[in-house]
Amino acid sequence: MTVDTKTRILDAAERLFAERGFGSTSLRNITTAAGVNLAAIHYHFHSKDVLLENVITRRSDVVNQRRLEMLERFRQEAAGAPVPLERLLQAFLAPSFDWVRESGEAGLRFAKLMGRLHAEGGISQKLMISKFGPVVEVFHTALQESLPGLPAQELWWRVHFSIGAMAHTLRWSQQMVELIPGHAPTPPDTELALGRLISFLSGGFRVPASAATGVNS
Amino acid sequence: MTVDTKTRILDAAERLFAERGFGSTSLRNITTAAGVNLAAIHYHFHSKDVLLENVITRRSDVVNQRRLEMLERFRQEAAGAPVPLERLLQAFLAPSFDWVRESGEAGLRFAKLMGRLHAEGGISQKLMISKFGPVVEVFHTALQESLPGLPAQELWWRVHFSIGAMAHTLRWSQQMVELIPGHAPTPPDTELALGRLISFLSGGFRVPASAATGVNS
DNA sequence: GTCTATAACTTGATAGAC
DNA sequence: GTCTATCAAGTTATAGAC
Repeated sequence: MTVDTKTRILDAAERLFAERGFGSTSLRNITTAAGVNLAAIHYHFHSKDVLLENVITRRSDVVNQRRLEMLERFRQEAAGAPVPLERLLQAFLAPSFDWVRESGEAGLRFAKLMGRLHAEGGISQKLMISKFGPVVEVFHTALQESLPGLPAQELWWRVHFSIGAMAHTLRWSQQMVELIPGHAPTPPDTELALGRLISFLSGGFRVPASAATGVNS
Repeated sequence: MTVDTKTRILDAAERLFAERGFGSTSLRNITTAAGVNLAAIHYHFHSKDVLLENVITRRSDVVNQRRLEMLERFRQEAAGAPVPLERLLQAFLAPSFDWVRESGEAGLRFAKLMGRLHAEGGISQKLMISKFGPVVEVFHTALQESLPGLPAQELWWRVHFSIGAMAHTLRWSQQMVELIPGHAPTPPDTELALGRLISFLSGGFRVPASAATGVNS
């Protein structure tokens, strides 16, 4: 039950960044919430930017590795043939949703943070691109094999539409009640959300390449 | 060419909120960029929160009204029959993309701001729900008529997936270069993005209602 | 309506004792 | 590793002259 100062800081920072955003959270907010001294944050992380990077990396490394492992498993199942679209979507999306489900409160917090950081700029933006960009490229390549008719450019657009839908869903997973009028207050059901997202996106990816696409694709 | 102080403040605030986010932008940043005095901002808007509300309302009122007008026009074209899905998506999405295209720099700035505020919390969150919620409800109802097989709950999920994709696209419309490896640096083409988003989403909405949906839909 | 001046407080960061 | 003390800079907000 006793956790060290460094972890306490990471936990508190993750929660506060998720709730108020990076720019609106002060180091003093974090130290107060974590019950540690202000100087400790500088001792362990040197600066606010480095702290954010540590907050992200602690989770993104796990999620990204699971993504690649899942992709690899589906590749072996496919035995040389292209991996089916739904499998690719599952390999990319499930690790984040799963982690959110398994981790309870902490998972929901990180989901919110990821969704938020996807939309922020400055240092958050650079970190998101560097932490998730390479894995997204791997999946783009795999998608090209599974959807051979689609120009690479158009596929990139669809990948980004999907990332937007995912980020938004993670961001609001706790608060669908506020968004859906008349929605009975149910606990967040990430498994339901994941299934629906996968089937929705699969429909989008399967739409034939647009005809009037000449110039820019 | 001469604009009054109030407009100068709104313009500068819109730009800075878009670039750095609400929490990371100080009133002094705004007054410096606008070339006005710090006190002017308090005189005209009373507080930072009210300023944000004015920044949003100035644009959202226009976009939302165009959405409803376009929907009404398509309703009349349909002559009592349900409005076709692509038309509904167009009526919802085109006004924002059009406004962005027509307004050049200012349009791109506001696009970025909207995309960003969709993901933020606190006061931004409340404002987004209050400014866009009612219009989204109107479109949800129209979508139900056009997609009669879909349970209302599942349709809500899909609406939110779409809003996520839209927000993310607007947010990054200026910077696809950074996101798409090997993408030749082209000027942002919002018309192309709109067309591709509509066809992608239409595929998603047309997927039959999920089978394993019993409990929660 | 716009300015200066300033109050009252918070910010990220560091130096140095223990 | 953790503390107190403190810094210089920046923060929202207001009072009052013009």
